[in-house]
Amino acid sequence: MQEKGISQAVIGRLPRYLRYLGDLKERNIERISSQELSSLMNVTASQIRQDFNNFGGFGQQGYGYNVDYLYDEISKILGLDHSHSFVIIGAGNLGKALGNYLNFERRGFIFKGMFDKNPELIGQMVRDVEIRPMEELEVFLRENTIDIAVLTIPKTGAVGLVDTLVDNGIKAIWNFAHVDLDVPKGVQVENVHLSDSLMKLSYNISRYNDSKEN
Amino acid sequence: MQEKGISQAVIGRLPRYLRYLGDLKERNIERISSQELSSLMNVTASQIRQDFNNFGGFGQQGYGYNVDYLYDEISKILGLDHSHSFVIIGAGNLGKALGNYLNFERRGFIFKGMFDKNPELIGQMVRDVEIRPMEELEVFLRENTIDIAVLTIPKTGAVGLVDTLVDNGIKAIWNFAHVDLDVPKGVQVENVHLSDSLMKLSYNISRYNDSKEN
DNA sequence: ATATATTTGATAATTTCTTGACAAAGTATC
DNA sequence: GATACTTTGTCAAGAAATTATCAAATATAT
Repeated sequence: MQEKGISQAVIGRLPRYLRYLGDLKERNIERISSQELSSLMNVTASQIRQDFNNFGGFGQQGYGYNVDYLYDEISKILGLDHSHSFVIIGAGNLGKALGNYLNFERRGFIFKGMFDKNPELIGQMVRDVEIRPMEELEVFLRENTIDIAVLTIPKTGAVGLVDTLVDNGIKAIWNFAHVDLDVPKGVQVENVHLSDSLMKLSYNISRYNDSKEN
Repeated sequence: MQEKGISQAVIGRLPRYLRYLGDLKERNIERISSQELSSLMNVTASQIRQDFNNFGGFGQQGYGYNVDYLYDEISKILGLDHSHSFVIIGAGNLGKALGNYLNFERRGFIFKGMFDKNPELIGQMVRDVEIRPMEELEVFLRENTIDIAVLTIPKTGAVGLVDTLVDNGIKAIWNFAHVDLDVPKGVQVENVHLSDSLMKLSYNISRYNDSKEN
């Protein structure tokens, strides 16, 4: 499986493919053509074939794609065939929401720890994980192998935390703080900037209303 | 201000510009050149100028851009110069997190109502909004002018709710349910698929580790 | 007031991404 | 087993997005 220089645009589409393939699996559908998937997903069949072919041929001429096989292959590409441990830093509603979301576990994302600086929250349980004080974070990271840190704290705290995380073995940050994090090469950051998303929605509302008036 | 056929790629960058301009405002910086902003934000100066010029010229040769003016103009483009009311449907941790996030209010997004089907949650307050039973949603939407529905419920519920929302005046859906919603033309949907985002992170972790081994 | 430096806005060049087209390979049918 | 049909993988064309370039406009320095 050759995988060099795959664009993030392609990667960004893979989870959606996986979701539709999962639905097909549940409906016990065994095979699917790019054409069928195309009309299901509202993307061109050509793009589907092109996307899959970035990773080698998963289909068969005259037949299409085997749903189970394709599902597994895309899972592997996305690294979902082995598990990732994570801690959540910031035990507000957002942190708790993510900690409670069981689907992550099903995908191999294992919830290992949760930290907050608010003394009132310490000791509370989120699923089977106890909220610990921030002071214990560093030791915890050293004594456990944690892949991903989920940052659900305000931006002021987030920036100062990066070094601690990276120095103690964190390989990836899922960043919900509204700030761009500066990390060393090799550390992955995925931003979820909710207010950016809301602003895009706002733009599209306004644009549509304007275009109606003209 | 001419605004036709602006790509979503450009729109997607505007909130980030706005964030950096806000920081500059706070630091009382009055003017900035595309070159300076470029090195601050790690994008090319050319892209910055190109992006801004989609909406007309905001800068001045030999001077650069006036920070306050540019900030205001981008705010207007994003529709942040007038307010949007929203309701949250689904009062789990995620819904509560969004309801409690005060920054939305500052941008003119006004939290008007919250709904859940779980009887135990009814009557609880999230900020100054009371959680109501789902049965009251339709009447509420008819009696109040609500622009945006925020869907923080599981996908099974989300799909069936779209018609109710649209029929009662909702113009936009901020969708956190892990499903693609089918809406009539003119209704805007902005998806936040958190697990997709996490999978992208997973891909990038795996890819980096693989490239180290080769 | 003049000369020099800066910086935009616009256009052109380049690169990336998406879509179209079709031969080759397989499946299904008779 | 031969024929017609389906569908991929690949390559080429087209479209879109990004980056480079530069004249024109303005600011700053002398």
